[in-house]
Amino acid sequence: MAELSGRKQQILAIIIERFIATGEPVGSKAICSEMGNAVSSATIRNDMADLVELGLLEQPHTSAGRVPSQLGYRYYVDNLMATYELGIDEQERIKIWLQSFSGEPDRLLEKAGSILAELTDCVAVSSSPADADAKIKRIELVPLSEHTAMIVLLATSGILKSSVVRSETQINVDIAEVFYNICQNYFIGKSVSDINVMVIQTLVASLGDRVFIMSPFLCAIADLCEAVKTTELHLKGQSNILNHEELSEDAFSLMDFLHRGTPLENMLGSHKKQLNVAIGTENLYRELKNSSTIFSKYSVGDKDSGSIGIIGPTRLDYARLIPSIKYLASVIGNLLSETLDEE
Amino acid sequence: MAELSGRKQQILAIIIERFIATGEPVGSKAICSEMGNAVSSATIRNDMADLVELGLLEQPHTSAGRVPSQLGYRYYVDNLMATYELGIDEQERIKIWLQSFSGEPDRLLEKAGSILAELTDCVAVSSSPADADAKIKRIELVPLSEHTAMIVLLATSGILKSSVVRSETQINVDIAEVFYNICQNYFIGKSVSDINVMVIQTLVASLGDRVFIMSPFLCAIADLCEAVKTTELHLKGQSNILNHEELSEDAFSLMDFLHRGTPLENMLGSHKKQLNVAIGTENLYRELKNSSTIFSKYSVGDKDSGSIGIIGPTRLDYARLIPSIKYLASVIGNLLSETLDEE
DNA sequence: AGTTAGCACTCGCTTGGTGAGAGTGCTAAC
DNA sequence: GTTAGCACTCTCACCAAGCGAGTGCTAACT
Repeated sequence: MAELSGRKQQILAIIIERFIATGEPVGSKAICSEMGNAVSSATIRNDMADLVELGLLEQPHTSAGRVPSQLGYRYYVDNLMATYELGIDEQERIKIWLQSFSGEPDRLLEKAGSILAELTDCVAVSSSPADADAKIKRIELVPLSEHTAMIVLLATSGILKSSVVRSETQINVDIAEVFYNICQNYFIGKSVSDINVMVIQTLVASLGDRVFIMSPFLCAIADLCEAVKTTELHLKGQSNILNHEELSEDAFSLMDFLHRGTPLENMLGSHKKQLNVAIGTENLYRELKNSSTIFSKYSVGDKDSGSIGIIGPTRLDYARLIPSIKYLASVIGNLLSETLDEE
Repeated sequence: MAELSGRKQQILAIIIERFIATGEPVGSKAICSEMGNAVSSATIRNDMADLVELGLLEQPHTSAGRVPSQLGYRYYVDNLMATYELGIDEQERIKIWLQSFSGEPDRLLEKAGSILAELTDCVAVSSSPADADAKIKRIELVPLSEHTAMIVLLATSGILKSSVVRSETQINVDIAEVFYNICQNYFIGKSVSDINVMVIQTLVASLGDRVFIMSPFLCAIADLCEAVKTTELHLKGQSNILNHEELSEDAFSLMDFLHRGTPLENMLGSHKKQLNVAIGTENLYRELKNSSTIFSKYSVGDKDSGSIGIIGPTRLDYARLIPSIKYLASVIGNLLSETLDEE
């Protein structure tokens, strides 16, 4: 496929870039003038016919200009696209924007999604680190009132989960001590996958009456472990779907797809590469057959954990968006690693 | 307006209920048969003409059936609607659904929004309690690693906010003690409105070098106070907008409106009554001129604090939805009051 | 006075036909 | 391999005719 003549490559690039910019089919005359009339429109028409033959272009109907096909976009992304680098000031702006947000990991991802949605005019998806091998790094009991407390769990995946628990008995120092002892002996350092409601129940039984009052707290820990290993998806900018003409037709099915959650999760899970660009039917799900997706993984402590990216029309400004998403993912990885980088 | 004859009321109710169910204009013949042919269609046509005269009905065009006008819906909601009560089992289902969700207040509201969106096929909006008069009830420092800690702040509005803070110095018992002393002396019991970055800065200055290392923690407290008094809006089921024919026309402006946030916030703030039903142009914002909104406030500790409700087309099943929303609000109020009900 | 049957009428929706415009494909010449 | 010229194709916007549903009105009835 790479044996395209230089002029054909040039024509293809012009068509794709113009089409990305305007959304209108591109005619031979327009290309001709864009090339400074180096060749005539008829010549370009001949080349265009060849490109259609090769499957890189399509014509909506006989007498319309040409439009990039899925394959055309793929060729562009792989061979033609100028790899544009993010400006330093834009980098700084994103970084500061995210850093200023001192919050929990999930909130950070949510925020990053908002920024991305804003930046790209697409639906942004961010997934929290879901690592079934994550170990419990720390558990804390935070008293809130006589009968309620918050339990905070930090996992080696960098994720932090908390839950408010109500106890029938008053929560005092003794109870806290018993709680910490149990945590130290049975939870800290264990894999979150090993902790579930069953384990908790046998544990409670073995500890006997004395710690029966611990039961709600321990159940909460099981819930938190469950939450740690569950990918949480953050969707932002769903309304951007309506900004794109070409998606409005299946806006409904697309919205529905996004809200179903599981398929989206599967899709993210299926990505092998650091950066994943899927155009049209290259996507795992047919609901996305008219969409493109760009996702990048981020790493927490040297380990790939979650992803962030966008879903938009196939008519995307790949050259601009790919570097932005890459960069955003790297910043997220750095920030999420902060609670883990010592000890 | 209440001096409508019984038959006219009946006709109005039939038209509205049929229209809510089918979305089609209702003709005189259909009404006639619905009334068991008690009177002829011509009679009904006469009555319908009067109802149009009164502004309670509209005809899309001369030869179509009738459709309820905004005023018609209002009359229906105020006078005609059978006040339907929620079934016990449905009540239980909602309650258990929400209770099972042991989390933080904001998560609870998010969850409640999801349930409501599901239940009503509309966009659900829930606002967290925003109470500028809220006092700081409790502040806790939760160590996470050598250099990071989480700060948890509980306010009398029932809201719980937390933030992860990174410190240059190692976080040890001494620092924690200094932190708690400062909190006890300067923060606990104070109104969140009184704490801002300015106050923190003068406080840090007055404390001198010794506690300079406290600065990031205290700044975090200011941020948390800010967060406590800021209404947080949770939107759920945005895609449901596309489920309703009559909204798809201004789906775009509606989506945009929802995502702008501030106007929505203003709108919720403007509600005086416990339950607020606004139909079409009764809404504060013209973006909602073709929509209806149903919102109910919930109370945390005897104090109205936030709201939950829906935004949908004017063609809503008011009789079914109003009791559901009322009930949901009451459950939320009860659950959120749990961390406050003692001491 | 309120109710009814009958009928002409109005209006929106669909279908089919027409004309303009844009861009192509092809052919023949360079 | 490139170019000019021209007939051709297809979409889109516009208009007219036919239909069907439901009305408004009139005149008669209780």
